[in-house]
Amino acid sequence: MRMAIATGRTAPRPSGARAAEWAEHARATIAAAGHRSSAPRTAVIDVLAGQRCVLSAREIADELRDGGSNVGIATVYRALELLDELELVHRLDTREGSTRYEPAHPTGEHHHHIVCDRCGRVSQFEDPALEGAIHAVARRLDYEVGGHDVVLRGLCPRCG
Amino acid sequence: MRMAIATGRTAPRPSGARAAEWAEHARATIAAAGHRSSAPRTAVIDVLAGQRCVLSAREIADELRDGGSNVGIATVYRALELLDELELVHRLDTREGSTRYEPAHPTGEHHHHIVCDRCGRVSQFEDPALEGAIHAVARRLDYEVGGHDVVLRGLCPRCG
DNA sequence: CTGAGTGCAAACAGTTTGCATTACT
DNA sequence: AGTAATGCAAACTGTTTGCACTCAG
Repeated sequence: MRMAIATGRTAPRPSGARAAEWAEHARATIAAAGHRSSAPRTAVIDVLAGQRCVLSAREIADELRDGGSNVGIATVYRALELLDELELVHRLDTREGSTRYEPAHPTGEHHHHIVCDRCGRVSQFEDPALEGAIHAVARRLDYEVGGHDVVLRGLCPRCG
Repeated sequence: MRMAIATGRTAPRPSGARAAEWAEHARATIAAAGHRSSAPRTAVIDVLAGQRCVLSAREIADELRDGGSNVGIATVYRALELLDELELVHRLDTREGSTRYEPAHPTGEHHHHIVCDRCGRVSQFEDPALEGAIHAVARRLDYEVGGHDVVLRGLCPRCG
């Protein structure tokens, strides 16, 4: 591991409304799938809802511990696994060693990431034309495409 | 870890000419950067050159061992690190736990990957329109964009 | 009351690192 | 000859798993 990476901790929090909406949706989906709504599970959802950008399992666990909850890291992983199965989160495999997660909005609306090669800072962007191009490609492949990840790499304004 | 994943072992080998060309380029670049041209290093390059698609460090080490060379896994990692620094390989962070590598052609010509969610099979595709869209996005971001990865996920023809 | 879910600690897999030895240049 | 590079093994990191205990339904 080389250096600390920005986590969204520095990014502005999402609007309370959107956060609550996703959290609610997540809880409902989990219940609908026949799973229990435990305190740790709920806590993980709330942390994810409260952050704008990608978080690692460790960061989630740390934040919970700071908040007084005593949630084991294994439980965080299990919660994230469930959220992923139900397509409630997006996973981002970073080059920094750990997988990062962020809320997946039911509308399908999403963004992509750009990572600074020097300081590891992660920013996000949206681009309809890019989405269009991806869907066009997806149509001509013989796979049944279910999702896509785009990661740009380069130097952030501060490091460039 | 869940299941074996296809590696390019099943894909046709690249044309000998292209493979040799990249291997030669890689060796030359390494020498030009002031590094020595050791047997293990050369062997790793040759294995990469001989495979069409992404390989993990372990797969490279195994192939070397099969071929009689006794190259330590650490050396493979160090060789890959060097190749990555010199932009001679592309790294692909997969969801299956290990990082995979493939030759990066000096022309800048490259492809992207689509991974089967069920069986892990990796295929590749190229798409000029997608490249165009990515470059357009890159231009409007305040990062100095140096590279990009696109990974599609879905079900392959056999699993779909 | 009963099993899904938890927490802990141990197990794992991939990757990195320290160090004595080897072998390019 | 001098030092970059290797090989081995031990250390590390992120993630998963076994198991006894807890608590939501």
